Amino acid sequence: MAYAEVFTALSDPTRRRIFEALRGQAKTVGELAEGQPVSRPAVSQHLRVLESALLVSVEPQGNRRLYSIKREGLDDLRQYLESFWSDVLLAYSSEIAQRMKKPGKKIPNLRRAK
Amino acid sequence: MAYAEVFTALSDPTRRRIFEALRGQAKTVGELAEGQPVSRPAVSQHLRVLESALLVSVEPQGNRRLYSIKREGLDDLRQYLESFWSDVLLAYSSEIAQRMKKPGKKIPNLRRAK
DNA sequence: CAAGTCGGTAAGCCATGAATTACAGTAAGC
DNA sequence: GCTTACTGTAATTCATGGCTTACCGACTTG
Repeated sequence: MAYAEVFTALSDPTRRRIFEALRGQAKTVGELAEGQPVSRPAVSQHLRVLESALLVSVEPQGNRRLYSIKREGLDDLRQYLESFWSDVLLAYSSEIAQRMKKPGKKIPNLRRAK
Repeated sequence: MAYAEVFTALSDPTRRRIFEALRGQAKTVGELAEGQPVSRPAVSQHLRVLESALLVSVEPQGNRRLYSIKREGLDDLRQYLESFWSDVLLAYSSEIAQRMKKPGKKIPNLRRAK
């Protein structure tokens, strides 16, 4: 269920930029805000979201706070993707098998509910 | 850049449910709407977003339209994740090396801007 | 061909959330 | 100790987007 928060967190462009700015190295809030077109408080709020999605972690260093990538959130997403992927492949191959049996099938109306 | 649209598409809970409903088999719009707490037009709108993110594809069959998972969108996301992942691991190991050199570093003020 | 099925589009409403400004608190510098 | 640097929180504004109802076109069925 954790991957849901990851999708939410990375759906925002600004948040993605902040996240990618941490890709190579840890940074402070000020450093992050400098590279962004939004105000520093905005960056702070985005960092809160990223943190709760387990995508970043903080380490207070004196006056400032050093943010860095946390692998946990991304890993949750990776796992989700893997399982989904294998399911899709499975469904795909079984559908192929189906089509082998009945090639030209007509489609009657659904007439649902009863 | 395609992964951005994937994040946007899968950030909505309803859209995730629709997407996962297709995980095992292809379905028509009516079938999809039946399993959802929202109206059928809402499902239609979500399908449009999923389609433009290359996550699903349509195949008209007579009266109705059969939606199924498209592997392209997910694959873009997978690739993005892989590259990000390796970058993070790299940065992590190089940071370790740094800390070996200067263990207890003090932090002076930034005094940014020129 | 008339009635019913299926699904996309338009218009409008409303909640969510991204941004800004203002404020407060803590650590560092002199 | 007083000022400056650094960052989080609160309050507010405003745009985005998700949902509904209404409508319309296309195909199917009898």
